[in-house]
Amino acid sequence: MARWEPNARERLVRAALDLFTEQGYDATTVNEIADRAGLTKTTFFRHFSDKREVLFAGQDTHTRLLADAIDAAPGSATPLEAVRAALDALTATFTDDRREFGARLRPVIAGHTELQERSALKRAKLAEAVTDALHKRGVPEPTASLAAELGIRAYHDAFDQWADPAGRQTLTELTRHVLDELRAALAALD
Amino acid sequence: MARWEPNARERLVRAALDLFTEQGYDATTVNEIADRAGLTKTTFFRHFSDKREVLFAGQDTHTRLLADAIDAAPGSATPLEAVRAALDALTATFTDDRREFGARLRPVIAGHTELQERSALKRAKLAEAVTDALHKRGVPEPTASLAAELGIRAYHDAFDQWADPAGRQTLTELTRHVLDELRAALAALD
DNA sequence: GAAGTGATGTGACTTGGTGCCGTCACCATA
DNA sequence: TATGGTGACGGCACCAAGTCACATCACTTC
Repeated sequence: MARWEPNARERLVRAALDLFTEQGYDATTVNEIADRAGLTKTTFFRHFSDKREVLFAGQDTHTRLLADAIDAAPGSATPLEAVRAALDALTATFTDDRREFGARLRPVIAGHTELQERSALKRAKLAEAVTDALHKRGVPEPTASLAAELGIRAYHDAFDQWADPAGRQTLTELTRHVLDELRAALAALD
Repeated sequence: MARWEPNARERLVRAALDLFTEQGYDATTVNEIADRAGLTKTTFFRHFSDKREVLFAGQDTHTRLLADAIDAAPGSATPLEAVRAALDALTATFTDDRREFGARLRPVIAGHTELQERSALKRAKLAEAVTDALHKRGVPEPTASLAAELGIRAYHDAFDQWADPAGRQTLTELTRHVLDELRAALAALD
């Protein structure tokens, strides 16, 4: 018989999101989250660097995914084509169960500045990773970072639509579509 | 005789930046900052919502400045022209004494994730304000937010150069130059 | 001169976050 | 079977950020 139930990390995430939606983010203490997961505060902080991170963990995986995909893009690909390929690789990992998670996550983040800060930085780091990967392909500045920021923005805008339970499109489809729209608008910008 | 010395807020900012550069951000407590400014912790939190904000206060002024300048731009101006005018108005307020402040601020922020988070959100809020102001002029999405983000990025990039004591150009000049470079790179993006 | 206003001080409190140490299951190896 | 190591967790004490209710005192105004 096991001493501990498995999947401590996942249980903590579930407990946190549940409590946040039930009582609000501020009204929920780390002790409560750990309690509901059958763990203690110490263990919580062993899995997540702080209270906010329980909602954002996993973005490091996205960073690697994007960078690897850009590395793997054919040498003939233009910067934006490489970014598009990377977004395809990233968004392909978002299955429908994660969709509900995103839908519940969004309002929590929207209601708390501290969470928006974390989100803003994670987004910037994502763009930074893509930029670096493009640099390795020889793409110069500021082309690399512009392409990267455009791509990450498309991904974020698309994610917001995807998290809305009304739509039925894939995150990949949505992202591609948003990216096309952004490119068109850019071309018409002066 | 006055009971309190004037400029409490400014004294707190100076004390904070001094202590941060002397001992580091983490090693400095809010009590120390308040002590050096001849005040107490409670008073500190009356002026700044949290410890980080002492380094970012004043950005709300920038928000208004940008929005007002965009409102004041001639109706015939294109989105990017309006943004350019707003950046001119904003950067004109950065005199040379603020330059040293920026130079000392940068390394502190660069060394601490929590400060980068605050910075990232402030930047996003700035872009949001410009976007909203463009909307009021009838500029549609995503043109408005693209122009806004491009402008704010130019401002940030230029600020980084400006904070470097080596250069002698005005922040306004630098910002205009960076914005031109970004536009050129965008045009060549695929 | 009395009352109001606004900026500050005092001190107690909650909670996020850290650090050290103990506990117990599991595994490897002899 | 015995022994020792490792990894995941609990317990506890502690610090500092941030909140709150209440007191204080200069300055203003009528």
